[in-house]
Amino acid sequence: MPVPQSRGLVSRPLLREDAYRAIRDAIVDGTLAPGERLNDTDLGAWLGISRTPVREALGRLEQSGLVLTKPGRHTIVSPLDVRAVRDAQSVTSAMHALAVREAVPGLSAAELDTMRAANARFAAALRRGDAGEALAADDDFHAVPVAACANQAVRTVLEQFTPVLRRIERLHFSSLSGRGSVAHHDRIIALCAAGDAEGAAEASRANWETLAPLLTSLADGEPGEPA
Amino acid sequence: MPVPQSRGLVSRPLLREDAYRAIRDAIVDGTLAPGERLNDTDLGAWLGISRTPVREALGRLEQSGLVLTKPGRHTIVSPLDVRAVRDAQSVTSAMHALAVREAVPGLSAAELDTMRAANARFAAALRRGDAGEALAADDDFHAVPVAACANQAVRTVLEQFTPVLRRIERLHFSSLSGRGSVAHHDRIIALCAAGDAEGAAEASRANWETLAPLLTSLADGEPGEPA
DNA sequence: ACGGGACTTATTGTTGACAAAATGCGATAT
DNA sequence: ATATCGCATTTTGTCAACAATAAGTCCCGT
Repeated sequence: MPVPQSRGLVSRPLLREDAYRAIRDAIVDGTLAPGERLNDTDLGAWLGISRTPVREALGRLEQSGLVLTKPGRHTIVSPLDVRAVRDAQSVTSAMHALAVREAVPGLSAAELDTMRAANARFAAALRRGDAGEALAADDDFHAVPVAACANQAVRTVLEQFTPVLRRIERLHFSSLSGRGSVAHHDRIIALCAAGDAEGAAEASRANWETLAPLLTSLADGEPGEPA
Repeated sequence: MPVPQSRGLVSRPLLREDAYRAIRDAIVDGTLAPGERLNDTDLGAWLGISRTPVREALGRLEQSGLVLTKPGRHTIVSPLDVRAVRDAQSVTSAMHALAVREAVPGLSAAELDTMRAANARFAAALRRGDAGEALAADDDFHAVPVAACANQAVRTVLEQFTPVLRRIERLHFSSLSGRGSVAHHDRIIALCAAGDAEGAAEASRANWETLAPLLTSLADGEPGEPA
């Protein structure tokens, strides 16, 4: 009898992990608005768990900069802060560049094909105007070098700061305007295939830097707290 | 009457913060050896606190890669792993490069002088063969751009992964062999003073990459667990 | 002697309760 | 009416107990 060995790959269901994902996603998609107060007890009640795993999740989110805690006073969703987003964007760009640089030497043909396929889906989604699918395809594209470089530290840092960028994208741009031109992705693929690690890394960094103009528009349009 | 406003700058003494620092330092200086088992209760007894703040500290240390937890089974100090150290080193180099690149445009004369002074102390310590003081001066040197760039994400990431490198340095090299030539520091200062952000960033990255040879020697000499 | 299985033990994950502190409100005195 | 003092409430930080699970051990049967 095939006993369901569901614990083979994923170790064990941890409430704190579920809490982290749930709260993070709620912040990213705006369910929990910037500046909104976060109450341990309320969050626990919402998720049907106790305060402890909630607090551990909030701790991780604070390291990401998505949550701000004044000890003994209150916990809030971080207000939209241009500086913080720009910081996260710098770090994220650097990590993607690093991932590409380290991945190129060992990049297989299959992985290159995965990138090409993702970019094709990306292009198709853009033509259709399907923002959600485009974002997903873009994610898949950039996930290839990150997975291929097998650098755990890079993965950790990206896991930490990517949600900060996602929140901005989703709150301020239902369509991804300047970000991620298909041609740019093609160039990254070509440089990877050619084995030019430095060139590919720089191209990837430049690709992620295209978020920058969005930030300036954010800075003009919404100066953090409309005091 | 001058009421002691000791809480003006530092918010409030958090046990989890003390626990984090204590356990982190114990791992870095070898008091807690690689592979050693970490028991919540024991650590709490050692620090005179309960398990809760200890567990929060261990959570942060796990994100750094200094601690490894198998959920429901045990928690150990991460064994010496060349790959993990190399990963942390890549990320750290990239972060220092980023810090320098972003700091250069706004770098004041006073800050440049601080770097020069730190490098002078560094050189003097090296001549005396004072490894501890040299390491401290090296830290002070590199801390200037990190503080100047005011990038919170960079700070967070460095705070996370620098201890991984420190542990290797302290466990395997009482003297800092190849790392940190005074001349290299001088070159970084010169490029910063000249306003060459890109050049300074690359020089800083190269400086931190000098850790690489130490890792290969580690790979040869001690293959993780001497089974 | 060897293998298998149940039991004990030890450790982690989670829960609910306790403690301390800061905020907000209201009463009071001026 | 306003400012100040005091109290109640709320929220976070910490603690101690409970639950669940995995490892180690001992006993028993073959």
